[in-house]
Amino acid sequence: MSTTQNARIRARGEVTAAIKDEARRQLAAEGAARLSLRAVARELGMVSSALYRYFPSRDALLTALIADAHDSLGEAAEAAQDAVAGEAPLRRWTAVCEAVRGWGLARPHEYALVHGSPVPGYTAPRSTAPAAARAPLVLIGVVRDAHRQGALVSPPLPAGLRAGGGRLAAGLAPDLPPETVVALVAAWAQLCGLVGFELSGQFGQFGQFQQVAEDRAPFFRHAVTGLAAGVGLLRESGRPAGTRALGGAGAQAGSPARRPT
Amino acid sequence: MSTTQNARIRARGEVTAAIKDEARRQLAAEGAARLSLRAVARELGMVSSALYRYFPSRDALLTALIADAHDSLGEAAEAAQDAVAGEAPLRRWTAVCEAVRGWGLARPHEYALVHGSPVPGYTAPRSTAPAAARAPLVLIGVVRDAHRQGALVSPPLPAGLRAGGGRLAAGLAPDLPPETVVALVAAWAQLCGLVGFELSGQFGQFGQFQQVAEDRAPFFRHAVTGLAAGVGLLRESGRPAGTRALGGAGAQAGSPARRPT
DNA sequence: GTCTATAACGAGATAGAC
DNA sequence: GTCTATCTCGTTATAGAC
Repeated sequence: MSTTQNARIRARGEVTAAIKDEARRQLAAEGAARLSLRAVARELGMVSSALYRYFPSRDALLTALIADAHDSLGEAAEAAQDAVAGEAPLRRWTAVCEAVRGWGLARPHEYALVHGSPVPGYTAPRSTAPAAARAPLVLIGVVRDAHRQGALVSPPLPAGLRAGGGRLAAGLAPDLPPETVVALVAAWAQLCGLVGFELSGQFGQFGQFQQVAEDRAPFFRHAVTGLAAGVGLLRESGRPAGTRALGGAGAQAGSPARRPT
Repeated sequence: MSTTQNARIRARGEVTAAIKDEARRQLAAEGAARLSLRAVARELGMVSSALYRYFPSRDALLTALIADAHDSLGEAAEAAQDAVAGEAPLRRWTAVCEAVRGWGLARPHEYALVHGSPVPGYTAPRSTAPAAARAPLVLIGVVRDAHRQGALVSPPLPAGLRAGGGRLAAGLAPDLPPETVVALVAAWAQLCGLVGFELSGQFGQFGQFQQVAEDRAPFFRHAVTGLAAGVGLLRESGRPAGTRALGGAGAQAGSPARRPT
């Protein structure tokens, strides 16, 4: 009895996985806008109506793919952070950022699915939010540790942002200063911008820089070090993250950050 | 003779413009991947084959739309910079960034066309590069002025990036230090990340912050002030841009920036 | 109950003959 | 330019196999 139950469940899981795999293949070939239930079924040797036992609609399949992608990205970020768990926050920060980049480079179409332009006629349901927050939460965790160690500079928020920033922090990381949480959200968006730029080949529009893959990795590392400076992450030495690196450097917080020297 | 010539030319221009307008409308409704010459023709009361006298292919139409979008974005950036031409570099920086954001919010589908995920099966020809560089060049100009005024901190490049950074700077802005040019390219990508995040509603996945439009404008301003700090733009006072703002703050360049205090 | 297959719908794209 | 015959699509109803 329960054995046939289990067999059924396992079979169902396998078919579901096969459907998603094939859908991902089509995603790469045609793009999310052209994902077609019929084509997936055809390629799998099934008939289109049979798919409806597994996904109630095309949009539901898309939603499942998006959730999977978010989870996979989150896992990659978590694994990267775990691999360097003992090291200094700044080192962990860059490791996680590079994991995000690496994940995107390895699966550009899934990255486009979650961080690219929205699919016309489709809006992701609220339920994908937790999975979507997984990767950024890893970065928040890194910064939280830095905050506990006192290795965090927290420049104040401008007046117009105090209320909103407070609300944001209350919902996302109540134990961190609102200004840090705001900076983190900005840094996450900026990180996605860096990765997205590389994936869509936009660096190609700026001189010879582009093609040379050897330049892009150090460029990215340099840039995310700047991002770390943007959230106030200090280097191990206690000096700001950007000190001998990119740009976030060059700014010393007015009063609260005056402590190194 | 020449009058009929002119009339012909004018008519051709008008039809071309009408085609592009209709195509833009479809872009908004269906997305770039589904742009269809036939549908454009139908909506215009023409027959599809007639369109081929104006655009040799769907891809050519797409290319024209992309070029137009880049030009329009570039114009918006230039206008914003001209409107505050006399003011301090940091003020101009934020004005241009906000113009980019405003343009994207006003025409999200065209923004997706130029900065969103690539359209499957289509690659933009090399010829769109100059138009694409137009908006970022405005930011480069702002930073160039700051550099001339000595209001620029230039943190050094890490070893692995010196060669590539030098090549990049040579092609893009030979009169600026390579480290600044590298930081500028990173800042442009990050700016696109911020705008893209807002356009695709991803802020919605971080607590209540999202919907409240009143929060997003100051958030953006705050974030781009941090970006300015990232490229080493100083405030008018001579202190770093991020001083009482975002996060780029909190970092004082090791040696070359030690001048304020 | 769980699944697959057949057939059909309305809408749209596409190809080719005229 | 027009018309038509032939695709594809998402989705549903229905019938039958396990």
